Amino acid sequence: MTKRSRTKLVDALEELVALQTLAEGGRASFRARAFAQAAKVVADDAGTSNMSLARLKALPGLGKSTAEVIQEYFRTGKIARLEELRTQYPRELVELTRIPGLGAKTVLRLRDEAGICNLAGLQKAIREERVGKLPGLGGWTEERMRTAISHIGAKHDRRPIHIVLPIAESIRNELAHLPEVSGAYLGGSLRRLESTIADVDVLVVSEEPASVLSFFLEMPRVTDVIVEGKHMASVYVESGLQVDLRVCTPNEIGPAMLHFSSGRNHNIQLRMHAHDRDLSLNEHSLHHRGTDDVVSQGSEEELYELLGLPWISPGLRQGRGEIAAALENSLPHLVDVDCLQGDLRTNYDESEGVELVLEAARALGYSYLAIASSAEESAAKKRVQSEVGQWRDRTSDLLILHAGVVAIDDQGYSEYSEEDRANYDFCIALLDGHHQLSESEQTERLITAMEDPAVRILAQSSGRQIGEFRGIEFDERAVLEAARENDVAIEIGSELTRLDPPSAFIRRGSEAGNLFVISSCAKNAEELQQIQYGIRHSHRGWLDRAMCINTWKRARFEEWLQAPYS
DNA sequence: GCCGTTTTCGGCCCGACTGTTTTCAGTCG
Repeated sequence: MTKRSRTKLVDALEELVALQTLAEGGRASFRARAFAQAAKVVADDAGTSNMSLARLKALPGLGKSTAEVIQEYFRTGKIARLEELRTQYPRELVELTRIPGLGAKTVLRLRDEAGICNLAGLQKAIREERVGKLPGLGGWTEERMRTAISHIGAKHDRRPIHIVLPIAESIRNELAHLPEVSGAYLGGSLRRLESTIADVDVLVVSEEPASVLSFFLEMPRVTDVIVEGKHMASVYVESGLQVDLRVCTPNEIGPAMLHFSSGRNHNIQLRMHAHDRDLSLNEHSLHHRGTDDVVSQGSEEELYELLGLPWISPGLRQGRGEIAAALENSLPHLVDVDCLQGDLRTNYDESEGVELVLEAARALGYSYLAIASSAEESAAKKRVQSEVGQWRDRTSDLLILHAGVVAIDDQGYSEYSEEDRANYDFCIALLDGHHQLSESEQTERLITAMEDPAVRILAQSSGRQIGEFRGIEFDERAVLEAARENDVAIEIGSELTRLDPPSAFIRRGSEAGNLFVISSCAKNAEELQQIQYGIRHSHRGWLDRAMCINTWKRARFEEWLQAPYS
């Protein structure tokens, strides 16, 4: 089943959420929530298209009904329940719920009391000042409504992380430098390092919220104010990106970071878990249920500990089984920057020279480092080879290697000479282009690439570019199996434009016992730091450090590198 | 609709902000 149809299924499930909410008159619908969860599971996991009913039901958040809906879609291309609801609620009416601030209840009232069933009708009613006359809607002034309509879809639009992160960092920085601010942090999906971001959450520690909020609202980049309270405000900045700011006291920052960094389902499950212990958790404190007796306003670590859990990395906080795993002590031992022993895909800026990269590697505590060159660029290749040769002889604390990056063709082969092969310490097969191939052709192509004995790492295995290209389709199970058979490690790249492979693939590989490597993909000394993104991305894939080859000590890594391919 | 080492039935996180509500409903995250 193709990725295209998977995307369509996600769209269908999300439409089902909106329709189900309308059908239940806008009441908090547990059914709608279940469909929303199913949409997330399908969006995250390419494997859902060819899973049996039993395997689908076993996924956290999917049950009998949603599993059957997914199977029905993949079998027939349709969902009967969806077709049925569509006849009751036309698409144009559902579209109105995409206006920020307009929910199911209000949309139904507009239809029933003012005969408004689409955007044009709503705009006409606003012009004729009919909306404000409806009881309870008086405050929806023409101006407010117009602003909301101009941001239609902002509730659901997601932008690539590499576009959002610099904007968010810049806002965070400005706030951090205010004298009345003692700390400023990014939370939300940015802290979880999701590949696409719907809105930015900034948390600031200050005893003077009014002053901080007024500075925030006056920032030149702010185009519209959505809400403005005593301790929080939401605004739109350039290109319609929504930014939420919350100001909390030093006491509240722990619970607030926990709340605003975790996915919705993690929060729900964590709070239900607190209930079992007669405790209640919110963004201000952990307290005894039904009272104001505060148990803790400490750090995230302390809050988890008081709930009988280890600290859970934000990347894991998605409500995908992490709390159950924490309770049975089976969470992966995640990678952190301190446990990395080397970086296996780096490069250097010709004007800076190799030395700066070696310095950066030492500063990170590495004991091995591979500098890569592309087999197709012969000048660069010769230059790297000569530099690596010189430095290798003079350096004993750092093992310096020359990695050959070989782009694979549509069949999975790469052209490089026998001389190259002898000069490289190992090869990294890099997937690039040839997006038009079928799923089975891509699968064959990847497997062929890994069968080359010189290839020890597979990089950019999906070829995705976030926001641009979704990635190729291939049989994940077959590719992971071939990687294990050929003793090839799968690279987790750190470039924010790619974050390749997607986390669901990493998790499947982790469960299957595959080896991975986290690489910075640095083009100069400074970019060695960006490996932090690869590390955080690996958390989303539940990667255990034992399966990440560049956490291995130098001797063990060398042994793996020299292991004859059999 | 999902879920369960107290439960296969009866629960289901919790709070901020907005509007015009004099005590609460709707929306959002």
